[in-house]
Amino acid sequence: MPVSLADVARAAGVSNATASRVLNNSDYPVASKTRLKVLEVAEELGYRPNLIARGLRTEQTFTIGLIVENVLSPFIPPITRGIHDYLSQHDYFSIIINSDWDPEVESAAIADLSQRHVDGIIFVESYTRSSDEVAKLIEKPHIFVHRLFNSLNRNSVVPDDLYGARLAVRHLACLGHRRIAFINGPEDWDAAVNRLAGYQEELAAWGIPFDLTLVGRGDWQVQSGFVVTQQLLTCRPRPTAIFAANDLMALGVIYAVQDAGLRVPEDIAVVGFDDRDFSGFVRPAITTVKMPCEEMGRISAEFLLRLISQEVDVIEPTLVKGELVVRQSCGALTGEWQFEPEQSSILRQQRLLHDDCREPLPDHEL
Amino acid sequence: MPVSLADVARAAGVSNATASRVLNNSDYPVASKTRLKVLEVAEELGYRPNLIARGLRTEQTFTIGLIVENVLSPFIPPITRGIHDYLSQHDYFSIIINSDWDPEVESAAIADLSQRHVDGIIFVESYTRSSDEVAKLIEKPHIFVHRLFNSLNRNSVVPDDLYGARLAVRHLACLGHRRIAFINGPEDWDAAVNRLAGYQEELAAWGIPFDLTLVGRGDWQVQSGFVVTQQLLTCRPRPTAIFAANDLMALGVIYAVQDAGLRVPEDIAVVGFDDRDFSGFVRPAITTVKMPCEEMGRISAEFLLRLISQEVDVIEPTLVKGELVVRQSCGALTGEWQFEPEQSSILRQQRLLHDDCREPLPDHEL
DNA sequence: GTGAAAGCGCTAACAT
DNA sequence: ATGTTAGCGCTTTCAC
Repeated sequence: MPVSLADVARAAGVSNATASRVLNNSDYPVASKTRLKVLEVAEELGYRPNLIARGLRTEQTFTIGLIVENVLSPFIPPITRGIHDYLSQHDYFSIIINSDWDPEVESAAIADLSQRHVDGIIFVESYTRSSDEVAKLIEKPHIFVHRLFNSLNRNSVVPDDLYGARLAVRHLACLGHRRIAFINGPEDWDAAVNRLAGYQEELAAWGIPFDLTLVGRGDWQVQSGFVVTQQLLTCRPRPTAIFAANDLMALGVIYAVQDAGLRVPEDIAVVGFDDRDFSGFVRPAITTVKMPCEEMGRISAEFLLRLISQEVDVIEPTLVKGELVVRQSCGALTGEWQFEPEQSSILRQQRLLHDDCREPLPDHEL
Repeated sequence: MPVSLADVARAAGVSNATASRVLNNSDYPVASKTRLKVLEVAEELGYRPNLIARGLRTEQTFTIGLIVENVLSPFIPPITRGIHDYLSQHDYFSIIINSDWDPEVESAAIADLSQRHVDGIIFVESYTRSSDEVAKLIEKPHIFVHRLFNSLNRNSVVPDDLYGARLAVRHLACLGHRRIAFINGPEDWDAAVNRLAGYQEELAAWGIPFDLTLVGRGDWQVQSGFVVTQQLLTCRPRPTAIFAANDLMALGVIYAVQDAGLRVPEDIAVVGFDDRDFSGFVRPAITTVKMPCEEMGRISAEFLLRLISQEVDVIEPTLVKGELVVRQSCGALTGEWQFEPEQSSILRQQRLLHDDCREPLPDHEL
């Protein structure tokens, strides 16, 4: 049987109000003697406020809703992890619901969360409709994180794909490559649009002419990277490097190159995007641009709490930068390869073959 | 501004009590005419009960807590997905907390969840201490799912590792292998103990003598599979098949075999365990025993709700069977390989080289 | 078959 | 500086 505020008040010989004031650190004046007494009694009795009751009274539940596309999707766990880390520091908890791309489910989720009086909602990768449409369904504070289409709306946090693509291309250019092919994702994805832009911008910065025959399009899956690469390898002069817009396709690239009797990275350098878990232990391990999932999560949680506290009432679209993770497939490393333990960020001991270049990508800050 | 029960009652010209009875489908007698009226008005006003208020009154929040080791761990998302799927069908929601192997955090999480008056708790892969110790901290219904050590306690749901290992060995035996090596995980893990037992039992069922020199021990990581395999390859006669206790080590096995100038599966057949996402698109794709995560999740959620409704007051330890996923590394398939799209369970078109054997493993049902 | 009223545990406005 | 009291929205006895 849990001990209530009334129990504490009685045991301390004060009124509920006083006990409440003390235990909430209210700035309301309370004699330090009574304050101490209450604190002592509360401690002794092991008092823990009933958050349900408090929530009913204050209309604040310290709970937020997370509507995610599907927890099984690769970026969802790290994003939610970032969110949780921030929330737990602020005594907030979250309820997760999978929407499975279904607008009906999403609407129902919003209604359910409202019924539970969450203080706000974060939409993770959900994009069954425009954010304006979604916004109409909610009166509560909300944030969109890693929205996959039409992402540059207010209250949204997304990866800086343009910057990431520049990082990848820059790395290859630093290594001396001048014929750098690009395998992009489907054109309706924001990620594909922005990564292409980054590819082009960085090429331009190095004075490398843009060559359409070096650009292919896949569907994010391994097989598409494989197929497109077979095509690319027929180009003359042959590309010396291939940048794939995600790691899955980069793996397909590697397979196609190997099947053609060529080696990665010696004959063709490969760089991917995302930094998926497998990228560290396939052969060769994939050099890639890390998707800053945890950071996006943290940032969006931070923004949401700001919205909730009404410190601000709208968040400008926010781009989060990922960083380059250098492994084997680009050819920048020498030395014996250590398998990466899962989920560790231990840096490898290999030496970079080139001093990390400080060429292009300079003007571009965000 | 949300519409309350009182609003509905007033608009329908009845008392709060009557409205409540109707809207809760209480078996309390209400004239069907008034019932209809209330329902109609509620619909029209878009009434949605305030779950916080209801929770305060009924002491039931329809929320359960999920204390997970870390959402970034590979099995956690599918387990939570299974839990969510079951819960959402029963109008339950869940709050997730990462314990990060820290008993202090776990204790705090239990306290926090209690403060929020969750109806029950599921511990996912958390094993910072004995379940008896944990049980002492909670007065609420709780279930342990995929507990990694000392798992066979009451109220726990775990994979049937012994069965899974038998499946793997059986498959190799069916393919004609008689020198089957085994790379196990660290001996303090339940999974390692049970998989070894399964390996031995199935070997015995086929009349294959147990040979200690064919058993190695890794630490679940790729590199350990690699190193142990180098050792194993020096055995004479050489093993013709290697069963690794997880897919990560199986990958290390494949690399070591390839580095020795041998081929998988032609020279050495390999079977892993877990069915991790990468297993379908590394080369060769890994034949493995699927860890039944989603099913374990569903089952544990089902059990928890049963505990909550007091339909039962204790759950016997429950083993969940995984199934064999046949891919390339075992040599049972012929034909062109299709890369597996992520997260699809589409079956491949290859033909099995052998009719699926119905030899040993017959008596063993659970 | 229906309504009045109490009360879950808490906070906050209003006394004193 | 402290206490009294009302009430958040709901369910549930109890009375009619």
